[in-house]
Amino acid sequence: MSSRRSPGQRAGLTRPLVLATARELLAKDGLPALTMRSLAQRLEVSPNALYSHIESKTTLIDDVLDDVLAEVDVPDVAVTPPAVGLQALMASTYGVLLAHPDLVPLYLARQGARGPNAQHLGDVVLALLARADVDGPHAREALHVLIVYTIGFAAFTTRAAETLTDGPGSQSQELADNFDSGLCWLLNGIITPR
Amino acid sequence: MSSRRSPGQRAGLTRPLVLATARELLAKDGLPALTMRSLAQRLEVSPNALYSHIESKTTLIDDVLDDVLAEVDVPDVAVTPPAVGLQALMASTYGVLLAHPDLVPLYLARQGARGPNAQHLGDVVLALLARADVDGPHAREALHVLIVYTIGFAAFTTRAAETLTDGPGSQSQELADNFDSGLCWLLNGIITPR
DNA sequence: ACCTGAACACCGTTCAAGT
DNA sequence: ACCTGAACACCGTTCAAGT
Repeated sequence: MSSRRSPGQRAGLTRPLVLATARELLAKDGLPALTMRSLAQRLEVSPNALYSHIESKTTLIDDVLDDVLAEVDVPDVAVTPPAVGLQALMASTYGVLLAHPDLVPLYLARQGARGPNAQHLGDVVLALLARADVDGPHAREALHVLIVYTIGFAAFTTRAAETLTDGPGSQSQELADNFDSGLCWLLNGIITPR
Repeated sequence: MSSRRSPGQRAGLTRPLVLATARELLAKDGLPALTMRSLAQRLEVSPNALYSHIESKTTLIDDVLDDVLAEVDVPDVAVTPPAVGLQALMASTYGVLLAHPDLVPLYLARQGARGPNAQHLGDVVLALLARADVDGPHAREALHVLIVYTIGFAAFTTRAAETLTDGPGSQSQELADNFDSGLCWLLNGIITPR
């Protein structure tokens, strides 16, 4: 309510801090609880102070989504066989999504992320596809199918985890196996259509 | 602004009319443009009048999403071979989704609809799966995979339609074919895992 | 039962200050 | 450059009327 600072004083706010706090709030209370005002309150700052560090609420969320993708393990394009690399990359992405269940609906709505990390992951997928002689529009199509499949499956899994509320173990492992098999079918269809 | 009616007079509002107008607004200007207030204005009514016909904005959207599913062609469970019926049902659903591109992101976010039409479609899928000796948790899992796949693919297709902006013909047909092949792979994996 | 008027408790964002 | 105060133009929803 009543601020301890007068107009001139700094609050020590920083862009990474804002993003991290937004992530924290998202993980703790979900999307509806993340408002500019709640975020500002958590940082003990007035709402409009955030606009010195981010452009808008939309770009804030976009940036959070892209940030998380930095956790994905990227295979070495040069030495990894395409099919193996694609399987590993998508499986790692799937794992990262499962580690952030609260964000999955957001990825779904935006059909992926848009920032530099997402861009890089997309480039790696395209490079692996190219090494399997898949390129052009066909490759971009395959990329989008893989993205939708992975996010869609993660949405399914996290939702199942909510409803079943079982101890993390057998059932989650089973679902991950299902992800792998479905992914394998898709990759077969993508890589060997000729 | 200034209403033509005094408190006691009726506006001829009706639940189906409210839902239809919401759909209209959604199709014309998208989700952000659909507010209780814009909807009320279009119906020439004050915002709170809507609450005599709907419970909340959330249930309004849920109902709109379920309504659209009435357009899906449902195969006769008794006489249609399971694999054929599932392929036909999901393909019809896919077609309906493509006919309402503005709603696809909403289905994505909610991972399907929740009302009576969605319930019925789900029951039909489960009945077809049962006739293929798939039941129990495995069947519910398969149902969710099919839902996510179909909505996910529709999201991909509508988005591709936006970016490419090609005349509706060759390319759209190609995408529909891709949907069918992917669906076929999935059904193979679901129906013959033993 | 169905509608209006007025209000409540919020939003995201902008603009003019202050240091 | 970074922050505050105040305000703007919105939201969804509720509550007390009126007929």
